[in-house]
Amino acid sequence: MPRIAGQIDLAKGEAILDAAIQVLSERGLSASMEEIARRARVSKQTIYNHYGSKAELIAALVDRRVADITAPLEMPGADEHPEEALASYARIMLRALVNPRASALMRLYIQGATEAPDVARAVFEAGPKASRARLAAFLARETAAGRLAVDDPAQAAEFFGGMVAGTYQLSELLGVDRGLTEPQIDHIAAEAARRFLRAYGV
Amino acid sequence: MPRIAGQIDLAKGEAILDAAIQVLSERGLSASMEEIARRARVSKQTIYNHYGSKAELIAALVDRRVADITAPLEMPGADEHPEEALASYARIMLRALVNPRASALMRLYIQGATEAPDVARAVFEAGPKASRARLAAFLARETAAGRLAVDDPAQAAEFFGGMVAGTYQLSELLGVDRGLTEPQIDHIAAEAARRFLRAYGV
DNA sequence: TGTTTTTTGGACCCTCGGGTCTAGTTTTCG
DNA sequence: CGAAAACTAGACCCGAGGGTCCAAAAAACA
Repeated sequence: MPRIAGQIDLAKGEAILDAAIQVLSERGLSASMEEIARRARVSKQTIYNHYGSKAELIAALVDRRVADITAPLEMPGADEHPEEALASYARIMLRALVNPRASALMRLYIQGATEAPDVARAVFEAGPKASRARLAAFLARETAAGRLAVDDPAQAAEFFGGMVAGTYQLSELLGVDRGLTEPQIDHIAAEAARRFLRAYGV
Repeated sequence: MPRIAGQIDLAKGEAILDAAIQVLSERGLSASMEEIARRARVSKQTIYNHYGSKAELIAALVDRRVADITAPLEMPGADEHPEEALASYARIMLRALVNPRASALMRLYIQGATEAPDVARAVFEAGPKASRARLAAFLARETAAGRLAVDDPAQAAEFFGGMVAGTYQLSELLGVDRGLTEPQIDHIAAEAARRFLRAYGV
């Protein structure tokens, strides 16, 4: 965030963040401030006017993008049939996770895990952990309503999350895949939901 | 690998690789050659006698460690009951993947995915991909024998792999967890195998 | 033992990149 | 319009690190 409330151009601050996210995604943590400045069509000094250092710039960037991760985690509506709710949850997850942009960011967090463990932890808790917790709560609710038979909701949630995202996400992180098409997403989501229901149905 | 067959000390080459793997795991791709030399109790020049550059050193290191990834992927024996075979497969996978050393290496590959895509691809194909392929073949065999009802073995294998490794691996990559204890591994493996059998049983 | 090769440690070169400084221009606002 | 604050372009400082060089010590080998 801009350090002073004076006449600083807020829009430039945003442009810098946008450029930073681009360049860092492409080049990793070792991206240079010069290239970020060039991409943002801004002088290097201006970056230092807005964010005091490279570390602060990255922190600001993470703060802003954590919201993007957290957003698509909304729980499936409790009124649907559990199978459809699970499939819809899976679709949301796949769309959010298995694409080049999300993977580039995730790679960034992983890269920083050693130097800035608190950042990585925050991302983990705002992302996967929160997501699984909501899913677990949903599973517990459905079990109480007699529509599912889940004895350990937390573990079941991890299983389902892993089924859906596991391999695809790893291959994306290694840069092997080119993302999934919408029909592929539909198919995986539907199939995962169907199998999960067989495994945990009443 | 050592470049000349002369009087070069082969053991030193190994010591260098060992040190390199340690330091790179801790510090990431940006680890300095000086620290590797220090850790290997060797002069920097000696490293350059054995491996021409930092890139070559890392390539040699990856070559040697790919074997370690591939090793523990042996398929469960076909004579066991499928549930026990799956549980054993899951245990092997968890032990191999969810520990600080393996995660540090995987982080390295992910970090290099942008600069050296071929390396990342090789790791992926020698590791997860080969593992899933063997599991899929096993599932197909068991289905042919009438002990399972798997219509799409490749997808089922990804589901099982994801269930077992998915979340735990991601949290390790982000440096959040401290690995799993042996009883935890047993429990997860057994439960995953049990649920998978309910989902895909005859 | 003498020759050849390797190893060592440390100085050294050079590039890259974070961060600062400056001088001049543009913007904002009273 | 005039003053204060921001912005720009680019030079600049400095530390880090890849890679090379060198003279002396240590092995290896015949």
